[in-house]
Amino acid sequence: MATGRTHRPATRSRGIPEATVARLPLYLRALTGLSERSVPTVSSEELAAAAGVNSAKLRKDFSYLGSYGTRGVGYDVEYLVYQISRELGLTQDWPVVIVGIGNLGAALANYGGFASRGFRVAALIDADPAMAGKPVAGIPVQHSDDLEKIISENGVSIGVIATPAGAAQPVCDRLVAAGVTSILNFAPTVLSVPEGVDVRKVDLSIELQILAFHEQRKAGEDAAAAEAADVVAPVVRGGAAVDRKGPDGDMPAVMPA
Amino acid sequence: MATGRTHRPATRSRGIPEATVARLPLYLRALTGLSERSVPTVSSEELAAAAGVNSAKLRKDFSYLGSYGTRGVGYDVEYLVYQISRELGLTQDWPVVIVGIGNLGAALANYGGFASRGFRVAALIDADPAMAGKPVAGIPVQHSDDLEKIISENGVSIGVIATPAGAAQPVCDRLVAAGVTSILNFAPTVLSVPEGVDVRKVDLSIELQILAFHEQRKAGEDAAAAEAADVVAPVVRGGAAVDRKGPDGDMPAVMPA
DNA sequence: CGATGTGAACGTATTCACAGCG
DNA sequence: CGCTGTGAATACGTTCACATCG
Repeated sequence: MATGRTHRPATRSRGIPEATVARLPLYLRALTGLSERSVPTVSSEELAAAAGVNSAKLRKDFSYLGSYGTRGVGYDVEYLVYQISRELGLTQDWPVVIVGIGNLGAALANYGGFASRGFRVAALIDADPAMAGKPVAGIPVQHSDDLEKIISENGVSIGVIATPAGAAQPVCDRLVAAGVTSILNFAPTVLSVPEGVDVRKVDLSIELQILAFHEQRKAGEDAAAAEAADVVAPVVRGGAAVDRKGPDGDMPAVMPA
Repeated sequence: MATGRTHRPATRSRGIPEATVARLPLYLRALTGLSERSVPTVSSEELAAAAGVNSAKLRKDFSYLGSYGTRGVGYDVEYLVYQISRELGLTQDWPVVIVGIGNLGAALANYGGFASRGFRVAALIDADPAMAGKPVAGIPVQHSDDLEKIISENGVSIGVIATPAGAAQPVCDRLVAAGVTSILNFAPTVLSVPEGVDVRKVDLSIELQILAFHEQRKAGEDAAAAEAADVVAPVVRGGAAVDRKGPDGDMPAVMPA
């Protein structure tokens, strides 16, 4: 960023922090729930609880968008829904293509929340000729030969990749070449894309592994039965605690995977 | 991150930063690829490229695990695979249950990467009696009446929720009561769980909304055709820039969602 | 009065740059 | 000499606490 010492908070800078952006959909969902129940206003405290964050964070997040609350009262639900929707770009409809209509792709196509909020499944694409023409979630699957044509004719800028890992990068390259600039990747691969293209990944096994890490740690700490004490915890797992390299756990010749 | 209302201090676990833990699976995947190709050693530079991070970050991450490299040479692939696997708790097999065998649940059950690395689908559970007994991915679906029994008999501590949003919290409560302490939630809801239970969420529509935000921004900046200059960018979208509340964009009576 | 909005303090994560070692 | 490992510097994110204003 500009190393600017913007003296005045006058014109609020562009640049909503990424962490805030990632929470806006959460707030929006909570607000939509309130809206459906015809709740007119919420306090930061209530809304924060509904979204699973703390209220200071929520207020700070909203402060980046502007002053949309009323002191002593709270936030107008409908107004906030609109402002956040607008900020997220959901006042327009984004056509999306899903590439790779296997189990997962089909599940995504059938996912309801898709069509509801600002997104529309413009096309389903698969490399298997046998799939072509078959309807999934009411939408006929098209063959990947026509990928470029489909992208450009529908003005698609967001693509979802649900192919096997091996196909993901080639598919990604074709999507990008055809004009897609945002990609949601469900394939377990690192995609490389040119500057200016956004990639987000959703990876089941990574999430599980992170859970396993904490799970393992819990099991280790259960032995100590320590609560509230965070200073001790000698970490008994295996042999020595995190030490220098060396023969603590001898390395088996055969890996589990 | 634990999404529950229990604000976990995180300072509790002396040791590896959360951000580092989240990247270990990435490194592990890259290393496994190298291992399969019988590559004996990698430099931080090469491995970082394969994992899609920069090398300084990777070295820092590894430094939390210990000194597993050789200066002037790099890292021994097999050795690192083992160390990371061990750190993530993948040297043991974690039995996992999937609750909610709809489109998504079935896709998850069929997901290969599941069984391969440290995880085993111990059971599939669904509330629909018609599903009971039907095999999905070779595993017979069991009725949710038996949830508690299934959890305890299989020693399950990790649960995957792939139910509709409305069912997620009740299912979560039952899982937790039965002994599950880590939950991967695919339902679009905030789950609240007691202290000590980890929840991670995977949410398609949130990811799409984040992409839409950036996509919208790109479209706005294309007009200015600005490159490298982040100082100017007056932001033309809508009417006035983020200002005080007021009638800038008038709020429509009907929301798109 | 009560809840927002926000500077300031604190904590975490990333990057830099180079000492240290094989 | 090259690459790892790491303190120091920087950037980013969260929390605190209270002035501010409807």
